[in-house]
Amino acid sequence: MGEEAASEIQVLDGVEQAPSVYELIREDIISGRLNPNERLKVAELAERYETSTNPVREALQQLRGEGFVVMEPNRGARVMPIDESFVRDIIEIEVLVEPALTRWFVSIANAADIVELEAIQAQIEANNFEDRMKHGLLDTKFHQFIYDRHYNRHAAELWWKHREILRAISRRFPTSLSRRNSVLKEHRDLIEAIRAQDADRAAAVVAAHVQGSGRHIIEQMGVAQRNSGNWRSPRK
Amino acid sequence: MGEEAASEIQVLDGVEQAPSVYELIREDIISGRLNPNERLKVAELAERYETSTNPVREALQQLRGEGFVVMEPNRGARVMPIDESFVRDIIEIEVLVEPALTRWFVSIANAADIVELEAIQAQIEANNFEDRMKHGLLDTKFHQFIYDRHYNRHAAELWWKHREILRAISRRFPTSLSRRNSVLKEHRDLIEAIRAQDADRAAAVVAAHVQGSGRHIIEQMGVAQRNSGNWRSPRK
DNA sequence: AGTGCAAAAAGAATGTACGATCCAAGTCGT
DNA sequence: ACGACTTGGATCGTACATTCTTTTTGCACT
Repeated sequence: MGEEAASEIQVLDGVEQAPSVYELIREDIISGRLNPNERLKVAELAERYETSTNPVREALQQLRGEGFVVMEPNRGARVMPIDESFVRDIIEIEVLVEPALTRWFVSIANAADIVELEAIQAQIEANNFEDRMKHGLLDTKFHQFIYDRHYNRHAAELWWKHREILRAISRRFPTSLSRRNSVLKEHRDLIEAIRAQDADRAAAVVAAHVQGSGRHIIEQMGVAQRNSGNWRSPRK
Repeated sequence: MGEEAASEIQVLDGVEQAPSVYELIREDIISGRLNPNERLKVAELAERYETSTNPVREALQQLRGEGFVVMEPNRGARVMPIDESFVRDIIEIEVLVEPALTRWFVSIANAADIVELEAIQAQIEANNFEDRMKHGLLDTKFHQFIYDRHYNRHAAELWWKHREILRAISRRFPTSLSRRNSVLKEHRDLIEAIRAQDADRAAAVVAAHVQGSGRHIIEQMGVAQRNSGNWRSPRK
């Protein structure tokens, strides 16, 4: 399960050069082909991506700087292990940042922007979570549309980085029915608040949206843990 | 100007191993020995730190991941250039994050903590900005004391990273008299709010503190620019 | 002689290769 | 059990090939 999707980047316009090792490893982490806490041996990766050890080492260092990889001296690298508190930490930051970004959007959004948002939301509703990959793309597009033009590039990039980490995690779990409904409702509420130029309400909706998303992920993580680990028979 | 001060780290307790190239470069960036936007040539750095190119390349990649260095493909690396909007971006994020961290501190602080904070503040006031380096250390200690025990490590580290970047910048500029007074007053206000268990007021004070610090840095950057660049005689 | 442009050369980054060390873990013998 | 030995792998140094960018050079044309 999971050797497709290398194409996403590959096929763009033909003049594209081969993705760097950095991008490849990053994609493999985010898409789950490399699992959390998995050991990352330089030699293995070099072979896997058909390159030498040097680029791999450099890619790993960069990923360490970005927080996707942890390294212990002389013990090598592994994929950032993610636990519930890690998710909670990120979410807490996003609960602060995203409403602030949203407020700015409310203040600059024009009619065309709202039409665009509604179009994306229509696609999301049409898809109705059937194609998970597609839902992910559309949902990202929805929020990115709101944050992308913000003057604070630093904040927008922080959001993007966190989003990718969360995407890497939630990809592993299903989305509960109730969560699906909440997502749709919150998106609609958000569009409404924006249309009404109500920055406070938009910020509140986004805060709830993020909070809900975090809660959902953490719940799913708990479920998965109980289903896999030492659960069924504690005395085995 | 600038071949002293490599000792800061070197001399610690004798059992310390040599700092990594990564740490050395990072320190040189933060302390201003490497200037913003300065070109970072791998060969030069390798010689400077008496090592080979490989570790330098890796260090640069990691610093890129952390945002201290920017790299363009085939064009090499340079120290992250910092302009006013960059400072503003960081400050805007901190205005969101630091009050949140402070609230938590208010909820867990005990009498001993307040005594400790007051002790640090007393040292700050005793020093009264005379030894700039010392003030920097004490001020960092003051805020770190508040944030360090927060359960959200991710947020605390984000604060720390931003703090170091701001430190790298503000090190270049003097602190105006009015700013000095504000700093002292705000610190005292903060301690008071914490003692009174008034999270809202503590958060407000911190927000103002951060905002003021950012405004001050940006003003100083503007002053420095006008004093250096094409200012005195536009027709020279 | 001065100008513009393109080929050539120089400067660096990037990638490959390989050997030398060093460290942590596991293995084996006592 | 416990300590010496073995081993996998990370880390570092070095050298060299390749590729890209920038600068210089050389030459035709005005």
